[in-house]
Amino acid sequence: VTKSYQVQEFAELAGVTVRTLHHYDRLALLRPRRTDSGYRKYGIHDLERLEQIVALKFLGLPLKQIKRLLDRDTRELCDVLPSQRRALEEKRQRLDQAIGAIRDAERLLKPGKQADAAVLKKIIEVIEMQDNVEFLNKYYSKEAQAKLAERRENWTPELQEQATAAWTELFRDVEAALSEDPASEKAQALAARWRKLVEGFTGGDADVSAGLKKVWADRQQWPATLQQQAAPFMNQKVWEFIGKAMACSKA
Amino acid sequence: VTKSYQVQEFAELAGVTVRTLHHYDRLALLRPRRTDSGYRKYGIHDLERLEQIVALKFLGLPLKQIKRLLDRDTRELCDVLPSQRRALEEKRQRLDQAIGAIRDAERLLKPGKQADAAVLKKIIEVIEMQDNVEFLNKYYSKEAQAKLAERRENWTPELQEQATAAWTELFRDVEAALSEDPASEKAQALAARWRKLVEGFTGGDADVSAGLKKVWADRQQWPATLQQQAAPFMNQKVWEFIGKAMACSKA
DNA sequence: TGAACCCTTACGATGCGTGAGCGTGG
DNA sequence: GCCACGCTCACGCATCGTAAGGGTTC
Repeated sequence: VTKSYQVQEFAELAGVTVRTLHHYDRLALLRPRRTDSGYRKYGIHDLERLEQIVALKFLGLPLKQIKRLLDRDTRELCDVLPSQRRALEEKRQRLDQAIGAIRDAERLLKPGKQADAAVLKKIIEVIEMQDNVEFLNKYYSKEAQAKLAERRENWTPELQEQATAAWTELFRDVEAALSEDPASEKAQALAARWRKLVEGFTGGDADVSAGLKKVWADRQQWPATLQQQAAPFMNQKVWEFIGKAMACSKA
Repeated sequence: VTKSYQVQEFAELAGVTVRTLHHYDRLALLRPRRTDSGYRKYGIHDLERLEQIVALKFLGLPLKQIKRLLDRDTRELCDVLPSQRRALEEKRQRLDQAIGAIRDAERLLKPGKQADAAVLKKIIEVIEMQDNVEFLNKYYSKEAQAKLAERRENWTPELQEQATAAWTELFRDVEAALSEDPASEKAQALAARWRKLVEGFTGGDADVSAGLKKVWADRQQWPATLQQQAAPFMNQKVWEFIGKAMACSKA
């Protein structure tokens, strides 16, 4: 005596809405039998199939594909799983980024209570920063990426500000000394300061250092926003001068 | 001289499609000025606003809400952020579950190459298992949850099968001994086996043990699928008998 | 005769993609 | 007159939620 259920009953049993069952019926995804008067009659086979549908939906597959899988080839499922997993993992990454951006924004907002506009700017900054990080990661080895990520963990806005200030100052000083001899004591002092700042970023790590060189070599290919941010440090002459000074101190 | 852009130009500049700009225009989300002939003319202010829109969209906010935020109260943003973050975190959890389910299914499939139907059953099992884990977690303290999670890390289908088999056997033996004296040697031996199996689950941990008691006490409230799975172990008499035997051995 | 279900039809919401058909001149 | 762009409809997609209007009877 295979019991049969009416829609509502069946819906509760399976944990879906009646509307959903109507929908699946129309899509020919789950077609129950009918009574003479047209009422839907669901049986245990229907329950099994519905469970499969729900499971596949949980994995993020669209109903169309679920229909194909269940109607034709269940074997195809094995092929679908890996790509679906990758898709979900990508989604997860984007979600993580968004969550991270909100976290940072919240953190930056608690102390100051600076109203409206600043918040948005902060959020935009954070997102751009994430984009940049992701872009620049291409240049680093796995090890270097890991080290940089760890470093960012305890990286505060204050530290960032300090670093930017130090570089800005150094750049100004170098620009003022462009006419000096790269071998001079003054130039060597500047080169020393430069080395120190670079080391502050690399942490003396060879992997990071190698990546950084690649990053810089390919600076023409950076995205617009990054180039814009880096614009103050793009003075070609400064880089040449420091290059020469570094060469001298090595010799 | 505030330069102005045509749609396509502006779209490329901002990294969105022309269609998107049309869309935002119609929603009154971003309305550029127009030339006499009706062409859209975007300026830098529009670029700023568009960046804000894109940023908020990245956070998962719907366009309607973005419009409200940008048109009326940017301050409201501070209120929105926390709830949005929570929403995203929930989404992430569901994603993680789906990813986990696929992983498990893939793992269980590689060796056997059992075709079609079995895969689906496996996936359903895995998902139900996850649901159960999530449900049961309510009963455990944070510490116990952590310990159980760690335990599950290296929990294989084989181990699971062994455990189920051991419990099934023990249950059968107890049922066969229901007429014995709970204080008898035979009963005490059964109680000892029982304690050992329980310990195999709790790992001798007090937190886990406490949670397990709560789980069992509330067994009437378990979801249907879990009750179904646990049905073979629901024989009231067995539990009473073991309870008495345990009491004897304590005394 | 009424409560409680069931049925079908159809618009709504989300964020654009993708033409179709037609005007502008950047 | 031709090419590159621009403009405005308007349908499509995915998955149901939510009535509206009207039969059936576990």
